[in-house]
Amino acid sequence: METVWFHVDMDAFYASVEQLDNPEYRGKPLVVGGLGNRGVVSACSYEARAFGVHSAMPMYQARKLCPQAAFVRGRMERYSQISRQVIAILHEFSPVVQQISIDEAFLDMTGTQRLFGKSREAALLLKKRVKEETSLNISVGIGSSRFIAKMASDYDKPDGLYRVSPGKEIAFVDAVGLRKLWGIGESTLSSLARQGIRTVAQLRTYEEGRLRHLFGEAAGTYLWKICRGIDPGIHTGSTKSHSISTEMTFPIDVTDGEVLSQNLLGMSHEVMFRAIEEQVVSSTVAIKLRFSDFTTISAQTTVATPLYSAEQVYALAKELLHGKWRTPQPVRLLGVGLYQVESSQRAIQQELFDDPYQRKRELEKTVLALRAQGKQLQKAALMHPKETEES
DNA sequence: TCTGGGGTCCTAGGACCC
DNA sequence: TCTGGGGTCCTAGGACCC
Repeated sequence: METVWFHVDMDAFYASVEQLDNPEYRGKPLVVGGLGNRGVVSACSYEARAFGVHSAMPMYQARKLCPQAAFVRGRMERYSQISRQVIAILHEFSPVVQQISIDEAFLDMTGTQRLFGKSREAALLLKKRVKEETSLNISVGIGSSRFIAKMASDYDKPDGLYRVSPGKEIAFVDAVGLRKLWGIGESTLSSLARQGIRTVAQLRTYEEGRLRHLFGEAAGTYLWKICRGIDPGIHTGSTKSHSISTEMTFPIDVTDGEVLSQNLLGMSHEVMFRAIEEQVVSSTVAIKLRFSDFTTISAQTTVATPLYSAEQVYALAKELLHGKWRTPQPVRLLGVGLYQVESSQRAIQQELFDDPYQRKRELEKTVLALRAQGKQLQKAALMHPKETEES
């Protein structure tokens, strides 16, 4: 049976939702992103793109290119809500729906012909359903693999529908071009250019062994496959998250250790709350620092038993910070994360129940429950970090 | 006026073990 | 006193994606 994958991508998602909810933005340049002086563009309307604005662009640059645009802060909860609505529609079309981000999903449409007709007809039906229900446009790519479908959805944006016929994969990747192949970024592009490789066809003249020698085992094989339209295995791994992290770029670089500690404490609570919510534990804590010259460093430590309390996370994070930072080095970004997280059900069973930190975790769970009811106990705790440390 | 935040995967080098 | 060669684990950093 012919394998058929759909890739569904919502067009200019955040900006489209804002235009939907706010009629005054419709048909006009709109930029969604961080509004501070250090923000970047998360999404922008097609009207703004006409001015050269694109996502990940620094906000000051977007303002310069398109001063007449409306600039708004993202409303993630609203976007998640619409995202769930769309994903629910996708489930009407296939039992295998693989969501890969807030605005993208793969559908295995293999063998659905009797239900929805040919793949193109099924895609039209899907686009119509989403439009009726949410008033939003999606682009659908159809191909024999996830890799091909993914690039096909991008090929005909916005409101696109593009199908790559089986057997036409090589011609398609040639048409897409090196720059837009999934997994090729700025850095790989210039490495390839240094070898004189500027087109997909040129890349295809290199043997796999040569590519592995030049770019490393994994990257070499990856390049060898994608220039032939062969799926390198994108999004085939487990969809479970392996880490929980948070980070913050300060509006102005921080040189005060007290301020860093305060933020570290808040972030330690945040990641631990999320771990509790997601019912996972971790024994590995990492911090991330970015200095004013944008150099970015990280440090991590793994302890023998899983971490059950935000205080433990904070204590470890603080030690890591002191190993990497000295007053008054200006810090631009600070981050904290838990890594190699695993299901807490299993981990707790392996642990001693008289661990003193278990009690703290129970307490934090209670705080979490209260916070869910709108009681901001966490804030009070953060205002008295010394007490928290000694308790 | 610079360059977000949340993730994943890969690699290189050192420690350690046999 | 003249130093092999795996394998694995850990850490730090880099590339990439949305």
